[in-house]
Amino acid sequence: MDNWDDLRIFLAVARDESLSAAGRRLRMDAATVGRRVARLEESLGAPLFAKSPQGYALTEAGSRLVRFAEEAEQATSQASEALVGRTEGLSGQIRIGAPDGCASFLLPQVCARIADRNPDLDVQIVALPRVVNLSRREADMAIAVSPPSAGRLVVQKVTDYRLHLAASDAYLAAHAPIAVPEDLKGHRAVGYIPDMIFDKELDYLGELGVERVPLASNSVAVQFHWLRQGAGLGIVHDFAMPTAPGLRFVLREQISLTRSFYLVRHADDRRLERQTRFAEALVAGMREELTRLELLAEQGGPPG
Amino acid sequence: MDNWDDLRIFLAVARDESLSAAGRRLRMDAATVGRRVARLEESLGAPLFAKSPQGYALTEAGSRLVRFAEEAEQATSQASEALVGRTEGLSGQIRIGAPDGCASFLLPQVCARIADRNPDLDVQIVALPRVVNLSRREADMAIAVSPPSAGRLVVQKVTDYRLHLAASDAYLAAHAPIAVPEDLKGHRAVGYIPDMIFDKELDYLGELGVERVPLASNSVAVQFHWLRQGAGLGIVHDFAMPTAPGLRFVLREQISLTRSFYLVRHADDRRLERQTRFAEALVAGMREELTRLELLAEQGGPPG
DNA sequence: TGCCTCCTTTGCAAAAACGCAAAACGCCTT
DNA sequence: AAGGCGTTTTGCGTTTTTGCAAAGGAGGCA
Repeated sequence: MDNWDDLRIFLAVARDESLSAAGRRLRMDAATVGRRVARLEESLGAPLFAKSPQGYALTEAGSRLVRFAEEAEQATSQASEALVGRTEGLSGQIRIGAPDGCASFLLPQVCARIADRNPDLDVQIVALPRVVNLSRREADMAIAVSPPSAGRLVVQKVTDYRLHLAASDAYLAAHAPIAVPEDLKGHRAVGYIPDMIFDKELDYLGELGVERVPLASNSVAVQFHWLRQGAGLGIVHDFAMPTAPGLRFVLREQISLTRSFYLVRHADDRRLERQTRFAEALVAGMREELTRLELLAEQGGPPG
Repeated sequence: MDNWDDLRIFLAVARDESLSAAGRRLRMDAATVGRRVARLEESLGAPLFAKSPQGYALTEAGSRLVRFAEEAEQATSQASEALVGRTEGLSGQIRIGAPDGCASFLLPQVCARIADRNPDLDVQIVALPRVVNLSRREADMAIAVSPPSAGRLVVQKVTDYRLHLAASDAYLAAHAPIAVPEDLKGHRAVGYIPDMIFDKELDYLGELGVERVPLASNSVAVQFHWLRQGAGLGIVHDFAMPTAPGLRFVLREQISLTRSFYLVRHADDRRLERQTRFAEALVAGMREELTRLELLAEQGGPPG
């Protein structure tokens, strides 16, 4: 086996019985999936699937392989968990600063799980509508949407996340259907207060060319509740969608934004074993939770 | 875990405690190995090794990971074996045609193992100094060094193999040391009979610019025994080297050839389940054996 | 029959990964 | 104390891989 990763692709195709379905799940092009399967077959010297325009069906050789691919899958997923669980025995207090979207929809679950495993640990989340000042020790570490350039700081990228336009079912039912970006004209926008945007990465509506924001707040949570109540249209973090069953994506295919979270710490704090271990668990936990939520969001709403 | 294959690289580095050593074992550049490890660390969000100019040492997080990487390794290696072992219950007779180098040094072990697992199966190896004529049913399937272009045949690449100059210890001791290609002048060449070369891929010496071949045979085995007895210098399949402890590579770094084996069958025979299963086992077995022998050959001889 | 949809496959251009070579670094020996 | 040897790291050109778009088929339905 020259490339273990081909086994991962194989398993997805075996389960979906189709290149295109497996591609969607793996977030890869179907052509790539097909080529990876072909490479594995060549490497193994045996046909794994019976190919047809209706899909991929396992051959006898292929079905023999599934069991071992599943064992490998279990090993790799346990590998990730082995690092997530690295916090046992932490104690004391740790304070995290974060923008309020992250603080509201992501950190609570993640920190709760870490706290569950560490009864003597106190976790504090500081949600702030501005960049946290680590030098003044407003927090032990911070989540940011742009990597800071100045200061003796160490930055680690946590993960990408996606944002889309959304509105409530009720709002959408009360207005003409929105099929193309031009249909947005005349709708009421919900967003940030333009002159209180503390990081250019947050200027979502500006990037989309929206000029007026009739309903504005410096808090993502407030915007979110406006949308939920059917007050208008606005940008929502994908990972927040599962919280609000009544929300639907709008023009999801045409309008899509991607941003990133970064974990920022003092350079000096790198030696603090306790903080390092907490940071690792936080990063792993945030990635896991975000993947879970975005998948939920994607499946939850009908294609908008 | 975005890419299972990074776990394979991780395991090699963990075992060798060095990028360069792992790179040699994996047949990859050390820089690539380092980058793959870095990617895995980023993906997991935790440092796996303590890096120093003396090598890579596992961190606590890294050593936690080893166990799961080993489980994945076991799963993948069993996956390969699951296909190799696919022949149980074969019976009857199967005849394979092959060029005599392959027939002598590779097929015997491979076919013996298959026969071991199939008491009712008779395997016949036809070693021929020419292309096997499958249309006339001289054999059920054949190994070739070039893919045939004509005929209703189905071709499958089996594997690459390497060839190098070699001579016996005794011969080398009796002559001036050979350090550069020019030193070859005046040495006695052992090779094919020029006008009996049945496939241009076999014209090794022609490719190297050798004009006279004082000791020539149409049989690789005969050439091999000449070399073994110290009769001169000639091209030897790497996979034949472990058979002759007295042989040494000459100018291995400077002069190196690569060829490929192909498995050829009748298009009509693809439906014969028995032959297909045998072919799969043959391909897998040849690859496994060749890898084993070339690794032995590489480690056996001192660098030439 | 003819159209429509969903799938795979192929060609091509962009992006990522790779190997090579040089640089940088620490240890060991002379 | 200085130079040699092994290592990792970095920059660069090349190869490989990937995604996209179009083409090619096979079934379903009017």
